[in-house]
Amino acid sequence: MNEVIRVLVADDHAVVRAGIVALLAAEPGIEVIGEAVDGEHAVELALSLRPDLVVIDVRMPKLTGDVATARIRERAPEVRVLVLTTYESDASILSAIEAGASGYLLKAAPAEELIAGVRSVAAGEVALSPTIAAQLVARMREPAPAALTPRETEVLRLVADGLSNREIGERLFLGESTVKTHLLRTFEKLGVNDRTRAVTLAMQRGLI
Amino acid sequence: MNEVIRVLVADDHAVVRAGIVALLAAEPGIEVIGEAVDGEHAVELALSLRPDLVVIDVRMPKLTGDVATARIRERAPEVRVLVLTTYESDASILSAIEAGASGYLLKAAPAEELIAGVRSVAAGEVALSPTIAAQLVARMREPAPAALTPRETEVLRLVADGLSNREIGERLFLGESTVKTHLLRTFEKLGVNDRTRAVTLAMQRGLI
DNA sequence: GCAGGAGTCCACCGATCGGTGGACCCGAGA
DNA sequence: TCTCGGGTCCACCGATCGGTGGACTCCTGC
Repeated sequence: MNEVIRVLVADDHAVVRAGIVALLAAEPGIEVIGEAVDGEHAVELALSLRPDLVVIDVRMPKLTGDVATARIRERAPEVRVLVLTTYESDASILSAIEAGASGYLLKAAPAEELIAGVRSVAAGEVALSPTIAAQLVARMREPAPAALTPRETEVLRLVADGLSNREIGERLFLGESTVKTHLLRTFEKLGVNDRTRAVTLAMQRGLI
Repeated sequence: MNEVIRVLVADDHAVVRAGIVALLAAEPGIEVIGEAVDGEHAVELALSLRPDLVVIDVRMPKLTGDVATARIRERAPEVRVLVLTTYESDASILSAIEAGASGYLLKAAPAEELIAGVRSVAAGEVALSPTIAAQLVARMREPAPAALTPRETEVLRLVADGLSNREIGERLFLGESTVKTHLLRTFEKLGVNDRTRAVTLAMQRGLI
């Protein structure tokens, strides 16, 4: 690898963007060729600049990191994507990887880890933060990944808003019994037995 | 103001720290004299280095930003504090300002705003992000700031964990009726009428 | 010294929820 | 073709919750 690694940095937070750029630009063999401030912008620049890799934040305006990743990989498969997240427990970890991300690091990671991650991904390898790798393995071991159906998610979101089963039924043009069925199934998937815990768990996992 | 502004940067995220440092160090008249990786470290360095101001993240290991702010202001009142947050709706905004912070900016703020904020605070002024300023005003207008008592917070946290009133009573050595009393008062303060909505609201406001 | 708020406790009732055990339709994939 | 899973619906029951209206202790502040 004697070529310079050309990197596009995408993050809506100015300070974070500056941080990634500062860390990467200081490294020999790494060059930051562009900065994007939201998801759409990231996709545009990725397609026009064709960097070796994009360092992208999961949570961004306009397009979330995982959707942006999918768009980039779809139209420019040779561009690799390294996703950054603030939270260890983010539902988008899985979806970003499914979307074709080659790495997933925590923002809390030390600078060396980020730089090593960039080099690994540019070299065609995969880069995962240890905690995220452990989480992936854990999810694989669990038989049920607790993926909620669209309807279940919809119902749970209304529960989070404090609506009763009857009110949810009215809102969704469903019978109260149907709402309860969805909810019961949701409880089962999440391994809880009351609506409140279901909501907090779903929020923590980024499900709603 | 012909002197150089001496700044201490405290953030547990390496990339964010690097970003703030990069943005500030590039400015004439601003010098970064130290970096802290957690709350305790920030207090230590603030006391030993005596910077003109500390740029500090709200959420940090060991000591949260507001507590660290209070400690610094207590033992070194001449050191000003500028707090950074990721979230607009953070309960710690108020407590940080009460603790003596001179400014409160969003990490999503453009670089110029951060730099202007640093200069303002160093000059003895106050720096607030527009959205945060608006939020403060809104809170002032509301008669009840919905501050929960320690007991109410404790009960609500257990509710969030999915415990029933009876279970919470057992856990806290209280009667079930007492738990209900606390909850009812909590509902009133938050303006809701069911436990689930109370929990989601409290989570959104950073109360639990 | 006394008001007021936090914390504790009680009884009681109607409403809602959790849980069970069904049933039917329909579309996708084996 | 037929199975399987998502989505819809129903009845029924006991458990729990929301809400009311009290009452008693502390402790802090005016």
